[in-house]
Amino acid sequence: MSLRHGLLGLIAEGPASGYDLARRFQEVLGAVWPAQHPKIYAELNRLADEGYIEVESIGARGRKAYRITDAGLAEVRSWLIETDVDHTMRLQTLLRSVFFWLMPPDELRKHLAREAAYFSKAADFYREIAEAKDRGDYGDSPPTQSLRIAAEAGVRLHQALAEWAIWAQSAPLVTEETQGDAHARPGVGTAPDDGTSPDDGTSPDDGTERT
Amino acid sequence: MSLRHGLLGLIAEGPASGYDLARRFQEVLGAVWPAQHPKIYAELNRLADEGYIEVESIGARGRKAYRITDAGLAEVRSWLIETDVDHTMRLQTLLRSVFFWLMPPDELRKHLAREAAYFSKAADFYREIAEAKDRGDYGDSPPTQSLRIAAEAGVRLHQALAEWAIWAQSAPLVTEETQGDAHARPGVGTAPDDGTSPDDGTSPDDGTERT
DNA sequence: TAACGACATGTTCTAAGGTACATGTCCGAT
DNA sequence: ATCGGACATGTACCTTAGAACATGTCGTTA
Repeated sequence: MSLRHGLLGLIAEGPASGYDLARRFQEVLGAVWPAQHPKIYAELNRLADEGYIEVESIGARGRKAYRITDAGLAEVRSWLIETDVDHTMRLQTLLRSVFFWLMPPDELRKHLAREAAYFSKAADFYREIAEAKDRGDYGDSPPTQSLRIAAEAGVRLHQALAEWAIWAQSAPLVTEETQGDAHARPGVGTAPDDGTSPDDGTSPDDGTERT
Repeated sequence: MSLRHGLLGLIAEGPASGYDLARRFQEVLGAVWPAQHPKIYAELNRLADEGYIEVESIGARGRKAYRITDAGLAEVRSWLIETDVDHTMRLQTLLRSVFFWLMPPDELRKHLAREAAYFSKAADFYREIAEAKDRGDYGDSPPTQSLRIAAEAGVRLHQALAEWAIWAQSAPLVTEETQGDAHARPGVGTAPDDGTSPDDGTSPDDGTERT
């Protein structure tokens, strides 16, 4: 559960209300860690109960601005420094790619073209943010510098996926003209498992896994 | 919910039991879509109730092998072809990078070094799988060809992240010698939100989102 | 002044994910 | 012969995620 630490991290930048945080969470973490406002309000109350944040002020319309406490700051820091990184990549794009063989080649071609377009556009988007930050449009406070680094990851990841989607378009699975119909009624009566593990997530395990 | 479709996709390769699927899910989808056996057995029963799969045989030790039905095949295909891709990237690595400014430079340096090592190793791992498949070690059935494409994504993504982690090590946030202490007690009394959205996930929205 | 949209905070319900617990079988090695 | 480990399937419970519902305020503009 990283919503908790995501919130603490954002509040560490300065006092904020649940409403602020919901907006900002969506803005800066939406692509990487979705959270909707009911969860945020609930978590804020829990964090306040535990003393990691405290109400700084109550404004108009019942606005409650929270401030991080020393305990809260220690908590995010310990999460960042002490706990292991969970390297699981929850990417539906990749999940789907495992089943590309179930798609007719022409559908697959269209799919990959759409994916390539999406990822290129996203890469451009992050590139612009990165450039804006390099120009100093957002100042150069530590949080901005962090965001610059995060944006760079956004650029590189989306760029990689865009290039992958383009590369994949020349794979046999895509090139084949709706062949004899190898994929019309697959796997019936046939044993699966082609021997060893194919794609994998367990093996590059260096002990640094899961929070 | 893609567990359902992940299972259907795997069963489409040929009959399999819950135990087989749990193992295989971990092997081929573990890094991209974690699922543990209780969820798998539950989902299999649901899928059987709905007629997407059926028991093919009951073997030793109560082993139930499932086979995909035509309805099941139609269901995976419609998921693959009809439904929008959810492009959310749940990457804890990225989430953490937004809060790098909260880490002391030397810890951050160590962290990035570990991350770089992990991602390089993972990239190598996928590279080996890709090469094995190119050599034909697993034959060239359509499912194997899909896995080849998935492995390519694994290589490119992990490679990109490895390079990113190395790049990040030369960022000011990391280079700075534990400076005056700008990050000792951050964001107190200061307004957050530096203006516009920084890193973002909403904007490259082309309508192709969320399943 | 009335209406609308952005601000603001919640509850409730359902589904999905994850851990722990529980049970039993078959096979090979000691 | 018995013991351990891989095979095999589940239940129970708790936490997290997500969608829908519910309510009210403040400021601007028509």
